[in-house]
Amino acid sequence: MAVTIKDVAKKAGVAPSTVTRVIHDSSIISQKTKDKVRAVMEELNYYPNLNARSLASKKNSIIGLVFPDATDAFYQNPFFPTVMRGLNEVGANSNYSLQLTTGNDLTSRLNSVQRMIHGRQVDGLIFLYARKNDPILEFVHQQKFPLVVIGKPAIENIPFVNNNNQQMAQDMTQYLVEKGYNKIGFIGGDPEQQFINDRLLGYKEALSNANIEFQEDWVYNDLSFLPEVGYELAQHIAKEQDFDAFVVADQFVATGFKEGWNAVSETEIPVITFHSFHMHENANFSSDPYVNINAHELGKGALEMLLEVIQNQEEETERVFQRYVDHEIIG
Amino acid sequence: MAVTIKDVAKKAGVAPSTVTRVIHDSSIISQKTKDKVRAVMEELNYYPNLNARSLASKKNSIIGLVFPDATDAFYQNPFFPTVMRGLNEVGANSNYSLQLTTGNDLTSRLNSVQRMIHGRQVDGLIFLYARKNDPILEFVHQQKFPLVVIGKPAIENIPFVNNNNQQMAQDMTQYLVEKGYNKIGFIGGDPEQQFINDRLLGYKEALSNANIEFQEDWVYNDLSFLPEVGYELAQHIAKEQDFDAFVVADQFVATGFKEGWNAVSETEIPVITFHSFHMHENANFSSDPYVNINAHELGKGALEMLLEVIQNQEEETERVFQRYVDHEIIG
DNA sequence: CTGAAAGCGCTTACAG
DNA sequence: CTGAAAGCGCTTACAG
Repeated sequence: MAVTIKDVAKKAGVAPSTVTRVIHDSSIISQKTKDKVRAVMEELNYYPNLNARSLASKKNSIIGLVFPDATDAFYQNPFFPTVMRGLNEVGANSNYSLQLTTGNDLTSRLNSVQRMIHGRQVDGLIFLYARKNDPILEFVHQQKFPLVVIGKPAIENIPFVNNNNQQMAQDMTQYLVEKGYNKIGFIGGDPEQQFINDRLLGYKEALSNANIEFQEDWVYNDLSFLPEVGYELAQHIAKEQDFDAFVVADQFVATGFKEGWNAVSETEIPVITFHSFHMHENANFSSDPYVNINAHELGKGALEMLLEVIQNQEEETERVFQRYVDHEIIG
Repeated sequence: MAVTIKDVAKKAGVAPSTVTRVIHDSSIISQKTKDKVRAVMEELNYYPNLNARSLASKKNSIIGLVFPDATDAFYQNPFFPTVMRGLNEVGANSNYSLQLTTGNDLTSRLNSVQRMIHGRQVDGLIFLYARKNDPILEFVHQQKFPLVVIGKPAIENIPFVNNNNQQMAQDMTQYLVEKGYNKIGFIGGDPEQQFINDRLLGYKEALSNANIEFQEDWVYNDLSFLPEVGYELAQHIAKEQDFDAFVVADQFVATGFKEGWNAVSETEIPVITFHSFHMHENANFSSDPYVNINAHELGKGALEMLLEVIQNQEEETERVFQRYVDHEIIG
């Protein structure tokens, strides 16, 4: 059998409650006792049983991660590993573990989240996506369970960490305008995703500011986030339209778009896009400008915020949690 | 307070132990009692406290996932989201949760794994990578803790699910040989990763079978798995060498390689590579042949195997667990 | 500064 | 087929 707190207590000649206090480095325990107990813990190779701890203390030090539908092409985006690295970093430093919600469809994902909450498995949840109608988000919110959304939640007063997608797209579009381009197209994505709509808004705003008359057919939306989608679209557009440049809302689509364009056209097409990671650190590799969406910071910030939300909940103070991470155009 | 098993028992007029048995659908309980208890559970909105369950039963229904170092470029590979989907699918169907090991460097990753094992947080571990010297793998193995490696473990007698990388590379190289190419280069990666070495072996084997004399300087190894690395390398090679074709061991490197080559050379270079997902479902998009490494099946198979390993451990029978997933060249 | 006791919410033999 | 009792390994008031 594994070594328990009782074994340590007996060998150290103290009470189990004293051992607990030493483990948590309680300030009321004498240094002498601490040293003695710690020596015994080391000697017996003691590790606390986390299930017992959670049961007794009603805290888990585990955070649940809610992913989008696995069928969603968005899931394939390199955005995710980078976000995870950010979450990971904070988790390791604060001794929180990360647990995944499982399930490929809405029903099983909701089940998984309910299990986590009702089963007292996690202390809080982070949503790695934001979409318009999300029964899972609604459920968690209605339970008043601590959560943070990465992205822009469709419900008011929910803590979130996000890019300022509208401002980003506006800056990017303006960047193209300043380069002298006039007829600038917008390649979107899944309009259920909030960030797509925000980027579209920013794009329109920039055109308006530049006194360029926006036209509905400059926007290509309702697309999957896949390179081949961009590829086909580009071939289509290149032959029939006379755009000067494009704002492309997704990195993968942009990759395909460039390739598709080059396959049928002699002239290069200027494109600006959003990157979730530095695929192109080598300046020679791709000269297109982009904005880094700073997925690492989103992950890091989300978990940091959630830990505050959890603490805040205990203190029952009223605070609003929301944060936009900085961005910058890499030209 | 949350509803407990006692509340349900009282309201249903049975003992708590009976409620437990109903929850686990024990065959010795009468249908009548089951119906009654279930109705009460529904009425009171009862959910079992998973911490209490784990403490009492010594089972968690949680599997730990061990990731490579976050600094590793490999981590950025779309391989991971796809593996996760596979794991996820099995997890959802079998009511197992997935927990991540946190930490960016070796020390904190090892800490995280020790915490999971000693803290009784997980029933088993899946390693999402395989490298030559891995203190974490050594630790877990030495603890005789249930585990499965995705890839080829450097230690004998460890359960694993893997691609047959050597055979794959051999088939791929042979494919190029049959197309009439003779001077075939090999673009590798991190030689600490087992799969790189296996792919190199298969490549050499195919050349040998085709009576093509292999030369050391046909191999470019010790590279990061990044597009820009492929890009630079291609520019370098295209100007100085006269290869007919290449086997490229990584999808990202291959992407950069093609682009880099096209940037300085008039002639296309035939390349065959490994894909972790269908980035190019559209046949027009990229015509290069590839082998799908079937990351989804690797994830699925790994968790299925681990569940068997855990069960097998309880039964204390001796079994060897290892499996290669199928592969196929998409021409 | 430390200890004895009760309790967290389940499960598991044991008994009938 | 069902129940009473003990126990899983911690933590938390309470008392001193």
